[in-house]
This record gives sequence, C-alpha cells and structure tokens, in this order.
Amino acid sequence: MEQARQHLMAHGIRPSVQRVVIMDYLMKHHTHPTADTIFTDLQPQLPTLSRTTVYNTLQLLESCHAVQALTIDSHTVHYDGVQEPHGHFMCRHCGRIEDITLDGSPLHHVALPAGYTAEHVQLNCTGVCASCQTKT
Amino acid sequence: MEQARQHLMAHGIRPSVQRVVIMDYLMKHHTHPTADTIFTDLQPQLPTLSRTTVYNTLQLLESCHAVQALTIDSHTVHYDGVQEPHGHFMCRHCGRIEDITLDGSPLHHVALPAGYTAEHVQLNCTGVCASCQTKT
DNA sequence: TTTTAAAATTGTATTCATTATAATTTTGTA
DNA sequence: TACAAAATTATAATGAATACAATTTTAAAA
Repeated sequence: MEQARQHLMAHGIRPSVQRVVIMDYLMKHHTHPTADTIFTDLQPQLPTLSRTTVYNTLQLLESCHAVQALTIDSHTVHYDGVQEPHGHFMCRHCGRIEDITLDGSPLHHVALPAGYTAEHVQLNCTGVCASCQTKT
Repeated sequence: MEQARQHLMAHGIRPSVQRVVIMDYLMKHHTHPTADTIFTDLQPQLPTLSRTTVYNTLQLLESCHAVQALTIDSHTVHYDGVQEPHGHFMCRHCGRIEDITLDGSPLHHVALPAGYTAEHVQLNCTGVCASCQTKT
C-alpha cells in the first residue's frame, strides 16, 4: 500500500483511498485486469467503491503515466501497473494476457517521421499459449 | 476490383459482391477505417449493403489473414488492407492513424516462450503528429 | 432447366464497455 | 469552524459490436 502511495505521489497524483487501493491492486496483480475486474475484486474490501471511480481513476493514472493502458483486446481495455518496457501476448483461446520480455528493446528502434512525438509504444502479439496448445 | 477478387480467392474466401467491394476499399484506402466508416462510404454505391455484413465480412477477412485488425484505438477497431509488416501511429489530437516503417523489422525479434504461437503482431504508437504539434 | 441445400446477406433487437451528468461527499486551507 | 475545490458516487445515456431469425443468393445435383 505504501509503495502504491509513493508511486502515485511521484506522478503528481493526490493519493486518495480509492486511488491507492487501485494502484496497489495493479502493482500486486500482474494479470492485466480490466476496469470491471478491478471493480469486482475490490468491491468487497471497499464497499462504497463505485464502478465510475474505477474508470475515472484508471484514466487519470494512465494520463499521468502511472499505469499502462493495453489495447491488445478489441473488446475491452486492460491495465498494467508494470512500468518497465515489455510486450504482451494474448491467447485467443483462454484470453489470458502475459508479458513478453523484449531483448534488444525493439520498441526503441521505432523511427517516427520528423515532428512526431511518441507518448506510448505497445508491442502486442496474439496467438495460442502453450497450455491451450496442448489442450487442443 | 480484380485485384481484390484475386486477393480474396488467394485466401480461400468466396468472392461475393460485398466482400470484393469491401476488400477493394481497404486496398485503395490507406486510412485505416473502422467498420462504420467503410459502411458509410460504400452505402451509396451499394445501397443494399448492411452494416452487419460489413462487420461479418471484416471478421471473416481478418480470420483468414486477408486484412489486419488494428487495436491501437481503445474505442473501436480499425482495419488495414496492407499486408507487409509495419507499425502504426495514432495521433491523440486528430485521431488519424498512419503507417510506420520498421527498419530492422523488430516485429520478428519477439521472443515468445516455448510452445507459444504468434498469429498476429502489432506495434502501436500514440502521441501527437507533426501537423497537430504545430497547431498547438 | 428445375430442385434443393448450404452459404451469405439483411434488418432488428440486444448486449455491454464506457462516458456523461448531476448530486453528494470529502479534502485542504483560510 | 467555514468554505471552495476536488473527488466520489449513482444513474442515465451512448455507441460499437453481436445475436438472432428471416430472406436472398449461390452452387451443385437431379
């Protein structure tokens, strides 16, 4: 919790109870949850929590670069609390999203035209994961 | 039109009128349109066209790897008829999506864990484009 | 050519993630 | 303590995408 609190303040975000709890959730769960999953999981321990607050907070955290918004899934946005640059793999069978380590950091080899500014870079793969592969 | 027709057949897709027209649209427009944009633009020249058909067709084309579905935009899926591997940049100001040429093809340097199969790889950047930069 | 079954298309209704809105509560400060 | 700004909340609305069932088209068999 204290880590989450520090992380928010380091990004200029006032650490309200809700914000800290959501940030803490993202730092401890590397499952790339959706807003709705976060809401459902936190609701028991914070009964007053509103779904809207989760959406608002995630948007705020993302705009302050305190979390990453993943657009790998066309149905819904997933969130990632890990800051270090890495890619993602989503299994089309089980839907799970996993981290991909990028050797040689290809994300930094992206050549943008002059005058363009990149604020976020994502490397997304989809396919079938090992565990689903064997099941078929 | 004939090109589009050939392209569909090469991917094992029966070339109906609707499918050819949609494929042709994607081969001629490099604007990364949404299903709705495609529907609106084609409606005049094909009045019987249904929005559902556009959605169905794009899904079919994508599953046969005849087009690419871009998940760079969290609000809606965009489509790309270009097959050569390249990345995309979306301007958060004007919303336009442009191609990025990838030198050294970083997409092929992605190291997946053993047993994983990658079917699609996307490199997505967001930020502000040159033309919007100067306007601010 | 006619028949027939499968495939494709269509329009409508529905779902569901996300956003808008306005009211209420909380927070920090004077 | 009082007050204004910020944050949270519940509800309503939006809109992309899908489900569904009916109709039309296509391709092959008789």
